Amino acid sequence: MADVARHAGVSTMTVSRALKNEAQVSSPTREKIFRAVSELGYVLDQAAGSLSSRKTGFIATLIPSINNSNFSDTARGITDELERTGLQLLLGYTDYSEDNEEKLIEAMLRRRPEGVILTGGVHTPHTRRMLSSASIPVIETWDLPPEPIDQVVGFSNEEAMRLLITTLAAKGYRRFGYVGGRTTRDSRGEQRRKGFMRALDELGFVPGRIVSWGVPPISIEHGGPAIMTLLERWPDTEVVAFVSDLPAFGALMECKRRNIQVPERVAIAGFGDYEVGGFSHPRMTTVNVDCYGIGKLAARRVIELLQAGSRNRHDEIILTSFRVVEREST
Amino acid sequence: MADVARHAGVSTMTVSRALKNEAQVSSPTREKIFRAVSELGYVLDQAAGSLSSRKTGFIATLIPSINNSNFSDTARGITDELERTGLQLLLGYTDYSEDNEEKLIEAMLRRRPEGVILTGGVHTPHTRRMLSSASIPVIETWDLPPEPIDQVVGFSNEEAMRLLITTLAAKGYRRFGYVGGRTTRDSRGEQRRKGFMRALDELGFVPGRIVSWGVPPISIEHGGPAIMTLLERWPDTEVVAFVSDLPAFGALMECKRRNIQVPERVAIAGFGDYEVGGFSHPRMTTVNVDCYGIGKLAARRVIELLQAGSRNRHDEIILTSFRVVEREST
DNA sequence: CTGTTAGCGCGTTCAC
DNA sequence: GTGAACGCGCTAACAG
Repeated sequence: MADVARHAGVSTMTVSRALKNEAQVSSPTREKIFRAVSELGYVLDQAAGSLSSRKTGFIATLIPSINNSNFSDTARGITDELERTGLQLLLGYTDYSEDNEEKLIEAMLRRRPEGVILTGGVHTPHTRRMLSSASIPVIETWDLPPEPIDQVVGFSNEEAMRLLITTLAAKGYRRFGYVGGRTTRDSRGEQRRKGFMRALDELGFVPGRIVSWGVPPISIEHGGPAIMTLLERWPDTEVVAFVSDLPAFGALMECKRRNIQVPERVAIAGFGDYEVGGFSHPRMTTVNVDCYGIGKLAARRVIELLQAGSRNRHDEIILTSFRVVEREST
Repeated sequence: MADVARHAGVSTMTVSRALKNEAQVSSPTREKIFRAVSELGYVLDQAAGSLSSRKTGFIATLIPSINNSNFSDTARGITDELERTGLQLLLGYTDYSEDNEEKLIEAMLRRRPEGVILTGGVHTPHTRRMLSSASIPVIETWDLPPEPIDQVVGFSNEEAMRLLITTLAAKGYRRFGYVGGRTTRDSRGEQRRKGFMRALDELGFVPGRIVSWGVPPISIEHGGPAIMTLLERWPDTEVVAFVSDLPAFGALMECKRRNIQVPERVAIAGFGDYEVGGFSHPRMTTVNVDCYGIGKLAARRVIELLQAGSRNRHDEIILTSFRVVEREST
């Protein structure tokens, strides 16, 4: 930058000001500076700037998987919202592991992000400690944590699944099956299962008929074997709800392959409204979640908190919408 | 850090050394320091460190879309490979636009990445200029650019599509259709189309039968309308190749919906070997590309170049594999 | 509108 | 094995 200043015959401070479009710099001076900048191919060093201004312009975001379009939609929402403010997303994926999350948080905190956006409400104690001593806005998304760290942008996975089941019950279905992942790695999956069981309980239907298959996140490949196992064990099952559209789609295709009529012989419903379910044959009944909106809102909330500073700040829970999308598979 | 040093009764320099597991720090001193660190909840400030050591530990990566599992697989490969070295990925998506790419590169260069990994070989002149004056390793992936900026890790999309067509021709197919995107936004798509046309030419088949549908990247939803248009226009088409599995899947499902037999009435082939094609009914013939490997190799190459410094450096083109996966849809 | 001074929080370099 | 001085490239705060 000193080079640029010399070339333009001004001080570095003026260059700094001109480059940030900030404050008062006269047009001729500004022009000289920009000419020098492009002649020298100069690019501002934001690392140095951050050190001085104590603002890094980073927002750290952790999602379980970058390959899951639900979560990458959220990441898109965040990026799109941050774009206009010049904030830069620092993205990591935890692979559904709290320990990975902890390591990533630690690494990211070294970069001094101005805000953190997490997925879900389950974290290691050390993660919670690091986050609160960082004293920056923390937003948990995609869930309604019982003890939020700070702010929340999400919805109740339990309620969403419950709504799906009651909607299906209203169509006359009685004997429900459920397919989810085996371990406790995916807390959103657990919530959904809870919602399933609660709905059956409230409706007075027989419980059970639950198949746990594969380590979450279970994907397309797990759907086929899971539904076959379920139908073998409980042949009179009328409808099967899946923890996500992905295994539901796998199940749907396996049924077609084996000439099992969907929804006549067995109906299938997913969760998440992935693109694949909207175009499969038959089209899949599912629960639509506002993935992109979660990202947008979370990012907007961070921005607001950053602008408000510490004053005027109150914790808040922002609820995002979900709705059942009834299609041909039920 | 000064706080920590005071607590431990040593100088900041010793703290710095201990925290980086570096060099000689006696065990008792080291222990005192770590105790102070955890008591104070201290986290190293890497921005300050970067300024001093002139190493940011950032690798900038640009992919066209974060929602496309082919590219997010590449991003995973990069992250996984970088992880052990402590390098941090700075990820952006261009939305298939060279202008977005330029803006993102400019923003990322301000963070002084130590290397850049791009998708494809088409960039604006200004992008190329910025990149070469940054004098850091630049890797172009997913393509074989005629004029590489620096290093390349990719494959010929043209050859890959050509291989698919010749494989299908060997099965006896003669009347080929093709579905791709409409504009020139997606250079990999263009290469594939070129490969399609060249193959037909070499085989002496009639050309034509090409439907351009939607703005790239075309997705599942475009597949149905596109294949219907194609079959209406050229009813005797025997097989249709798609620029990607996604529209191919959409077409497959539309055919099932309309009771058009696949592959008997018309065969369908995709590109990219997305998970959805491996479990659809019928399962989809496609071209498998080593998405994850591209990321791994690109990251490894960056790491190598960083370790080698400027000496001992030679530009290189690393070819990644592809193969036709024949399944039930052809 | 522009310049000067004084750090930001580390790592480098050299001394001890 | 440890410490002191200095500087990385920029910007905040104040002065002019």
